Amino acid sequence: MLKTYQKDNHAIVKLITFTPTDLIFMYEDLKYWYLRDHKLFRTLSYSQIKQLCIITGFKKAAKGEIIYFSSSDVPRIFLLKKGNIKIVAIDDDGNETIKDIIQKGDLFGELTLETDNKVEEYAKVLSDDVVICSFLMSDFEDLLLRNPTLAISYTKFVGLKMKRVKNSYANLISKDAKTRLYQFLKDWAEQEGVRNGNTVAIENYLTQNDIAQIICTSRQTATQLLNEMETNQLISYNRKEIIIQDITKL
Amino acid sequence: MLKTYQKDNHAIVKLITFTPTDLIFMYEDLKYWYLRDHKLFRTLSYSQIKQLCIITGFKKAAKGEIIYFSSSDVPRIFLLKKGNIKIVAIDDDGNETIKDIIQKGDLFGELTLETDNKVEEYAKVLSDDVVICSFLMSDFEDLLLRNPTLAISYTKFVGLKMKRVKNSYANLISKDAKTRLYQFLKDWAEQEGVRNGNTVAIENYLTQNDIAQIICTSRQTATQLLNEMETNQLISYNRKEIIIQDITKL
DNA sequence: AGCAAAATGTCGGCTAATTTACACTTCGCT
DNA sequence: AGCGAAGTGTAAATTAGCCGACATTTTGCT
Repeated sequence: MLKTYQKDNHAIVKLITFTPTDLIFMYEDLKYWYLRDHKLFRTLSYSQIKQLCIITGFKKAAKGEIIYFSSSDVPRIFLLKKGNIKIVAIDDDGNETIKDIIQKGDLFGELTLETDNKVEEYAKVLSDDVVICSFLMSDFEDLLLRNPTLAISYTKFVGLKMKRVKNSYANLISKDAKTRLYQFLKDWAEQEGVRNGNTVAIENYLTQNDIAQIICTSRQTATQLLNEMETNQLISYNRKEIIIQDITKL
Repeated sequence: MLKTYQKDNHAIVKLITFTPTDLIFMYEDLKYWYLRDHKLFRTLSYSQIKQLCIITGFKKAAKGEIIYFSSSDVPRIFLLKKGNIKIVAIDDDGNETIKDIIQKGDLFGELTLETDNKVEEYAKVLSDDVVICSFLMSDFEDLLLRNPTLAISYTKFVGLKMKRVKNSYANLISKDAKTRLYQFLKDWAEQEGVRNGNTVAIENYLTQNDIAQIICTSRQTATQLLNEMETNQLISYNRKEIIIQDITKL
């Protein structure tokens, strides 16, 4: 059911992006399924989701596009339904730092339900095309008030997110660049890789510079390490795909 | 009102610790005020807190004591009412790493409401004496279900915690050891310092090794930097107290 | 097809900070 | 009061990995 919808939608995206015509595709049912599919909203009944749908909007974007979200108007919570984006913050000195990589099914934006607009962040689309749902934070908060079970799920979700953040940072700090790269590849493979025995293939939508930023090292070091891994037959790397020969060897 | 309770309690702690006699002090009213004082529980009515009190227990401990909490039995959430503790994790290689410094009023333990007992963590008491409240995670979850407002507050609380974690880690990664130390001292001063004009006095319950671990550097480097600051008249340091001469100069 | 821009590859010099090693000081305890 | 342990001070050797400075390759675009 969902699959059909996504396929239809996908086909259309190629033709039309970001015109008022977009609105045509925002019929209730489609929105219903987009939310229904997310594990956070599985506890809600059809009517409850319908209710949430009223406050839902969604957006499509193509590779390389930049989406400002922390800025300006009313605070929102976003749900990435398809594709990959990176959250980038502008440093005081003007240089980019990757704050987060958001994958299909992830929520992002002001997850804390707390408005604070001092951070200058934006999202950049990494994959070929993305679909993003959004709803007003205040409306979402209302929904949580009326659905305590959802509130608990959401709390657990935020908690889980925190645990991940802590873990990855702990890695960054105590391990050296090589270990960090290995760990990153393992995580990435686990989350998105297609496994075949002990061989894992990952669709590579990141540049070496992106990878370097994620594991907090210089581009040059990342390049060196990746090449070293390739000569050691641990991975085979190109711009489209990374194949980990034996995930257990990492 | 609260103050009186705390004073009474404090006086007794010195005499008796960790005997069954402890139970004598766990009368409802005391527990009520301990919880009432926490901002998270301010939204609850007296009767609601009374209800939570049934599931509350509390514990006292003295400096240097080690409290295991992630281990063994039923998952709990803890609230530090008085004093300071550090959360320490044992690395694979057997060496300690400080995960967190918990201060008066902070919650700790499995904040994610999710049980995962694989992590080997314990708490070590830093200040002269501490008072810790705890309740069963499952009971707390029930309470959240019945009080959506509390659930939202709690989510915001966890979110705020995450934001702090992210910020401090961002510092650790992008700045050098000196900047990290300065930032740490600023934060510490803000949270616990006693300000007098631009001079701030902090009660120093940390060893230089602790500080080193927090700002993720070696003990030697931390020592050097602290001494350098002292010769530069930025701070005056001893084992009991740190005085920042001019907080605006850091 | 052809050009500019982005991404990747490679090389030393440089520096902050870890490591190792040891002396000294303070604390807690009997 | 006196001993061992914990905490602090200092200095030299070593190193991971950042940075600048290129060359080369690949991509996207018209």
